[in-house]
Amino acid sequence: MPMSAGGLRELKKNRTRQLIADTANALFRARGFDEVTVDEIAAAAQVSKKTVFNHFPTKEDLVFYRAENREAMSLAAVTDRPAGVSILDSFRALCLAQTRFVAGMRRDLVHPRSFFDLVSGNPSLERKMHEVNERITRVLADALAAEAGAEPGDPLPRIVASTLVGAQRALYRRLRQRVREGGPDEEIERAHRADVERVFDLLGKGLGGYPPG
Amino acid sequence: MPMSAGGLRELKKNRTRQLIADTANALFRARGFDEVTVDEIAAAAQVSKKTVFNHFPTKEDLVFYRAENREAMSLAAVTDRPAGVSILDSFRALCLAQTRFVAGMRRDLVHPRSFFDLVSGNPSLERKMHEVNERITRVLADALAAEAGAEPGDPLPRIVASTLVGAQRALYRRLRQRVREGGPDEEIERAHRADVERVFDLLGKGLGGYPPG
DNA sequence: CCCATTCGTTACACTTGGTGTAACAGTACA
DNA sequence: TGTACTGTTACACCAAGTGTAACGAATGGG
Repeated sequence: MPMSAGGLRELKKNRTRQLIADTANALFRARGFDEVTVDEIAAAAQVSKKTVFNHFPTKEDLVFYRAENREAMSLAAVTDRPAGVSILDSFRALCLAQTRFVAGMRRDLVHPRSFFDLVSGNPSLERKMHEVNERITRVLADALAAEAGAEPGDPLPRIVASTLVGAQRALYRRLRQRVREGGPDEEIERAHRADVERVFDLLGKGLGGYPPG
Repeated sequence: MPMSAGGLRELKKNRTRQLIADTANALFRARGFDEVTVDEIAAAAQVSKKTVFNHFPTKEDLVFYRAENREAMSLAAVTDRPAGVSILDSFRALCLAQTRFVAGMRRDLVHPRSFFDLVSGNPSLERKMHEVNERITRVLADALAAEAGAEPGDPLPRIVASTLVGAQRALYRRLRQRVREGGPDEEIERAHRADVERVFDLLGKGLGGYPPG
């Protein structure tokens, strides 16, 4: 018999999972990823090392356990867009909406190590990040191929998806940089809007004229 | 005193390096990446495990030690192109020229495991592959930014670079697929040319109209 | 030709990420 | 209450990768 989703067992399991992830991230932020061993995490969470690996296949997964909704949002921008809105426009809107992460970015800045401090400069975490992006690209490419009715093996959907995800990433990074540099929210939002327009203007008109001049 | 580049010491070192790489790749192709331990490689090459790691920082590097010229070629397509040729056109030419790898692809097919069989399906090797691509993208983005005179932090060069590298990869993969499916060289070349034109036509005209219809 | 230096290599001990297994303990359910 | 389930545990184990001191061949100067 399948267990009820709200059962006590499930509850405890989720608590354990959350406890492990929180403990691990607190340690990572305090001292850095490589300077914390899984044995330590297990000890601090009062759990066996094996239990840690039961919940998270690799040590890197402990850092990325939150970022699972990015995929859903990007996919929704393709599949759930209103009639008459092109994919490019839908993605532009998605990128514009990134300003809603500004508050979180600011909060992250006060930590001794922000999420991105943790990731950037650490090879295994950067690789994991690429993995996540690659996965999103693939999901998106599949959705595009389905909508376009592309024949199997057609490289176009993949290329479009890779471009859109690349643009999204670059714009997000740029936004984070602006937040780091400081300034009022309105200023940052205005600059970000300009960035998005520039990028999607280029993508809309084609790359043939780049660089200009 | 710096040792002369053609010294006996240097020669022996290079021989050792080559021996290790060849031994490792022969074992990998025969039995698969995960099924061969570094200890085995060292034993087969009659060398200590430490020496293997002295030459190749990670086990994955043993597989990728050849692919270092891809970066140079992509970069040259941007920096060494004739006057009056756009970057997009230069990259189209680069992609068209990929047909020169067809012979190598055919040769690879007869092995029990081709290079790509080895990489695809193995998480750590796929990650390493992404790492290589990421590096190429970054180098390209820097060159583009320099040529465009972009201000630091401008996301455009990065996005263009990511798109170009993405297109190159997708077209290469498509070409490999065609080779796997068989057929005469002329047929494959013709189909590849059509692929390249379709992709660069889209990139030139802009993504706004994708998918068509 | 000999001597001192350099440096690639080695043996060895060690750390750490990750797995396999069998047993234990609390939950679900009849 | 009894039984099947399942998350957790202890423990033994494997493989990747590092640090170190020492060995020995290549090198270059006197």
